[in-house]
Amino acid sequence: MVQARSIAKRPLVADPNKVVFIMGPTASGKTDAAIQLAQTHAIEIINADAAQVYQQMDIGTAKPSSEELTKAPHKLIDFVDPSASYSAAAFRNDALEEIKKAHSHNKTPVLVGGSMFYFKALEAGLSILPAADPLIRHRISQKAHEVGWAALHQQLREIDPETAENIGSNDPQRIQRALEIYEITGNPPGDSFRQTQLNPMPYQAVKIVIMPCARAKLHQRIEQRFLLMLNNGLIEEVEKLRERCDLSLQLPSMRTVGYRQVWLYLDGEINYQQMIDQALAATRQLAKRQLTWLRNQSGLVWFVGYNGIDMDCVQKYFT
RNA sequence: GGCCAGGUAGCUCAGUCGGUAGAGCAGAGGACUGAAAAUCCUCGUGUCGGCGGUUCGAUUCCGUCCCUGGCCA
Repeated sequence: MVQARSIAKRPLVADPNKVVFIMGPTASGKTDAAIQLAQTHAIEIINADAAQVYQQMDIGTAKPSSEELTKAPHKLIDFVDPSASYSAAAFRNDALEEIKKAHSHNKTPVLVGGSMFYFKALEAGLSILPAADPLIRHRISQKAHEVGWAALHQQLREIDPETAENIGSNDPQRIQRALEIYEITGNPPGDSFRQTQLNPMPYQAVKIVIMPCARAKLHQRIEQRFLLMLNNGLIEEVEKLRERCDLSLQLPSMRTVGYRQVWLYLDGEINYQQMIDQALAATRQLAKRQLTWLRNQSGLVWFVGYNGIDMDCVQKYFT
């Protein structure tokens, strides 16, 4: 046992111009790694996971336990009602604020999570675009219901051929978003992309990626973890959410991996075994998409291992 | 033991009036500008259960054997 480190916590990276990203696919052990780091270093953990922002969704999002949160407090966790929807842009703003606060307290901000789009929005920035408008989205969805998304894609093609070219004719979310921007600004969405500069964060990112050596190992961890979630009362958690009566599968919160499948099970759409199989498949697919993002990252450090992150290796890297 | 229905891709199945086969799911790769744990795109050679027979040619027809269901003894 090494005792020296616990005498005085020091910043993970002693540099106010830097932030640390701990990234990795779901179930790779990011949370454990962050909590472990917090024991020996003066860091501020900031959640970068799109599902863990929601309240009343603890088991299925694999939030740290309340004991762990006491030991290692997290920012931007457990603060959005599941009936609301959060966004990458909101995350960017919130995270920038938390980063500033952490630096002012002489702590190193450590962003931990698996939402790669959130990391990208924070690091590279977003164009200046109008926020989502539920009314407009509703109207566009209605229209799509009548004429089909392909017709709306064609409409977009007439407004903004370039943007339409980059969106599949069968991609409802992006077609809707593009038309939404057009309705609000009155201009082709492409104009906004071209006319506004991206606003990257004013810090250098030190990236740590956690990934088990073999994909099969990750799949194994995913299965173990989901079965544990069921044991820990995931079904009951979803039942409570359903009792509120103001939630539905249309909401981003209820479409998250695990919750969606349990919801379908409680609806009687699928049986128990199907629920498990589908939840596991959805989780594996999520991990695969996360890995696609991670492969495209540059200048980062991989810490692979059968037991998740190799803490000695991390500590060595930063000292 | 008898009768019936099946045995085709990792799984569930479709199909070939005889010219060696294709969907869904799973899986893999990719995209990603306010839903991102979301949304979308691309990728399908497998002794068509085994062995014989008929045929120029059999996964397809015939025989036989094996296996799995169901019914009857």
